[in-house]
Amino acid sequence: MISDGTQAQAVFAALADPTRRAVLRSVASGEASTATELAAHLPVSRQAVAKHLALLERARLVDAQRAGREVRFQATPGPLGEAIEWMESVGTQWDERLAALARAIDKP
Amino acid sequence: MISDGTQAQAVFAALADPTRRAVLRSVASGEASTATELAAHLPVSRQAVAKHLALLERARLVDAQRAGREVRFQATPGPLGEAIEWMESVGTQWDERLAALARAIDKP
DNA sequence: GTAGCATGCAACCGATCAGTTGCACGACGA
DNA sequence: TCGTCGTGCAACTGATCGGTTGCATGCTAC
Repeated sequence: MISDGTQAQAVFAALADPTRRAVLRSVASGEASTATELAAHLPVSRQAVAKHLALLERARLVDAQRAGREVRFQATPGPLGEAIEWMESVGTQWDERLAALARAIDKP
Repeated sequence: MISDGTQAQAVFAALADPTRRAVLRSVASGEASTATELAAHLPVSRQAVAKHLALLERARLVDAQRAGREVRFQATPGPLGEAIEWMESVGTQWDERLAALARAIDKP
């Protein structure tokens, strides 16, 4: 295991799974926000969705809020920035398009 | 398994492993370009590096060129763009900073 | 209060993955 | 030509992961 001490690690790992990306997309678009709702839209069980949500939460890509007996999730954008910055730091060496991206991020 | 039919899948999976990111970073920076050289910089065996390179090559993040008895690798930037586009397509829903990113990508 | 619904916890299975060791093949140089 | 160095292939191990089922807990509404 080689660590470069970044949050990007967790983000890339979280985004590597298709089901998890589908979950994140649904949460981000607001079309579903509880584990049960999400499971209804996907061909996997509620527990599978719950595991994905737990992982996404550890990666700080979603945020959980208890509301009575249900738990609603919402997406949080922060960590994506760090992941993109990592790509940029690698990509700048060969791709000018990525360098332009870095500029767009650093001065919003 | 839920597929949204993108190359981003392979890119995120490739970037999820720390050792693989270290390999990609070394290749991109030009500090090493063969499996043996890379293994000398990392605390893993040559075969482990070779496997990572094979996976990175399948994700089209690196390109292999045979030169005599050795194989030199170089990074190719293309697939990172698609991965960033995916992040943007999700992120735009909650983060204006990501939307600015999308604009920067769409009209270079 | 009681039935129903959403969640949480735990155990389990099959597959994939990161990493290793060992050996065979092919190109280069003395 | 022969040793050496870089690579490729194969088998194996241990760990992690995605997914499932079963059951317990807790809020809510009637």
